[in-house]
Amino acid sequence: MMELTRKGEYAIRGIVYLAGKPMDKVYLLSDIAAAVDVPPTFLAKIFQQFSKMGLVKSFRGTGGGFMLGRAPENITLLEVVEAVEGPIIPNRCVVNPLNCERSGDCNVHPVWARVQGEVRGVLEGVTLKELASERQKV
Amino acid sequence: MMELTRKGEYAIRGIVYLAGKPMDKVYLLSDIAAAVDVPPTFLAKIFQQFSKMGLVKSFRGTGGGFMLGRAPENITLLEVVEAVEGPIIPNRCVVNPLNCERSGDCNVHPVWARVQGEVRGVLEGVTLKELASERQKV
DNA sequence: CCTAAAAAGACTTTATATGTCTTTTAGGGG
DNA sequence: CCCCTAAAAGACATATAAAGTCTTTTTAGG
Repeated sequence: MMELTRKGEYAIRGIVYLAGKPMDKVYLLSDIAAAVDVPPTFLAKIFQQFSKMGLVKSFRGTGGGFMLGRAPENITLLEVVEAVEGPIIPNRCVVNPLNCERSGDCNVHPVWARVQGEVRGVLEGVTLKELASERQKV
Repeated sequence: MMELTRKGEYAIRGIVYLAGKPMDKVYLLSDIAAAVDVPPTFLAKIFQQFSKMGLVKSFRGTGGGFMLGRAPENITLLEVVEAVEGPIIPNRCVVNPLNCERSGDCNVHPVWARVQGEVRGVLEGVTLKELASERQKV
């Protein structure tokens, strides 16, 4: 349960790779895909989503490619995950209490809201800079 | 992302309903299913899993049905969810670091471990008794 | 205008979720 | 012992989502 999809996994690998590179250069999608071992066509879709969210900048044509949209220390893991997986929602009823049948007496609702908060909190506290750094205390 | 499946939702509804009833009686699956508005055949599967985990006791034949396996205050939401959804695993690599390619320098790993811990912590802190109670502070 | 590379969208395949149906097993009562 | 009730077990069916591919279009450089 609560498992990150492969898409999410790939997304993290790809953007962390970028975050570990000099920021003012452009990198070919095909090179990134090869480096992090992800199907290039699939990674293309993922980076398109990143691009829409401003997490990366894209350049077409000759000499084109991708670069990080912001400094790695200003991009959180939460943003990366939500960019490709959508918002973190443990339960429908967290979004819209009306989906909660008998929402009036549903004691489970606040629990899911708490779960959501905790998860977002953890992911929000981690930046790409930390993830891309050589090695750090575990 | 991280969404509870309908199975999990149904499971909670079903067992919380049981938890709200006098404990020393037996309840027909068909009645429970009707009360919580879940397809009876599906709820049957769910309760079979509960039964294997000892969360409920089942009785066959005439006068048979289900009752809670333990007192509601001794069953946590975590147990219920994991009984039907399996363990809470934000990422494969949390289970087995060997699945982590380049696990040596993977800084994401500990983050997922932390997420897992937080989620389990929240769910473990909630009992069926609380969930079944008439009304409580939100 | 030719080539490189991303963008966009249709399409395919595979896996998982969501259920249903049928048969078997266990228990109670006449 | 037979019959009825109800859960257990497992095969089966369908729907949805994940995972991945392919083709065409757009943009930029030389």
